[in-house]
Amino acid sequence: MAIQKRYSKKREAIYNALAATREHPSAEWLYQKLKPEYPDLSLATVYRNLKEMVANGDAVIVGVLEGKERFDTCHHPHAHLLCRGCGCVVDIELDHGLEHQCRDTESEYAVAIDPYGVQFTGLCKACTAN
Amino acid sequence: MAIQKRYSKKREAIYNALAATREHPSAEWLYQKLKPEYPDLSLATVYRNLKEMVANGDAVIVGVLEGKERFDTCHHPHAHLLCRGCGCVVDIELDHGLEHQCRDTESEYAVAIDPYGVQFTGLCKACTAN
DNA sequence: TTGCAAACGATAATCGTTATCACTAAAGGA
DNA sequence: TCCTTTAGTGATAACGATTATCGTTTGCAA
Repeated sequence: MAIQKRYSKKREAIYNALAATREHPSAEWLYQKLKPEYPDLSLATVYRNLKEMVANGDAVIVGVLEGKERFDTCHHPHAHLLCRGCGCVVDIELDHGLEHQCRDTESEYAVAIDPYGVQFTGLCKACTAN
Repeated sequence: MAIQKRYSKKREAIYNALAATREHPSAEWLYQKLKPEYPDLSLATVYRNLKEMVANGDAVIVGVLEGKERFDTCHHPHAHLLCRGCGCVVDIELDHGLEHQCRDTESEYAVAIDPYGVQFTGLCKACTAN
């Protein structure tokens, strides 16, 4: 996490909770998760710190699902599949094929694709089976 | 456009306006666009019909930019680049490379990717140059 | 033409996110 | 250790995109 002007226990807890889960959670999810340990935590603090982390490059918004922004830490670049069936988010590795495809698209269209800027919408494994 | 229970001049106008532009517009954009010709048009009607078109498979939400859903008609499947610089949306063709990559990802992760479900976030040509 | 229900306009309600503001507390210096 | 400064916080109001409500209008079939 980028250096802040001052240390904050709650900011650290929010970041750690985000880093520890594979949920790609919403702000509300993190708030509910942290509430037991930090009873005086405010939802505003969660939103505030997530926004700051995104601005600092410590976190990204991986997409919007059911009207809610979903977050992830910036540990290593990868893509995401947003499941419109159950609302889950699946990590997709940027292997050689996908990485190469992004470079191709970038040069063909003269655009820049963000490290966490590849997103698929569809159905996850469980929802595809049903 | 899928068959509706009844004909509606405004529904047709909304669909045609969406089909005619490359803006990948928001509901508000379409409303402003159509207002001169349909002074009694309501924003609710635009939202209502767009929602219905998406449900019918006549339109898709290509992404959310600056908090606003952006729409496109389902003429032929392609991907999109959402520019976080200027808020524009660029069509990306599903050529052999990208199409093949999607099939690979689908089989590797046992997921399904929607025909209009490939989305990149980054910078458009103009914003990359700056 | 008449009757029914789809579609509409106006607007209130909803809900995720952001802004405000008074209070708390981290960090550096006296 | 004790101030002083101001970043960070909690509570909540405000905001804005979208949806729901409801009374009216209108397409369409009898």
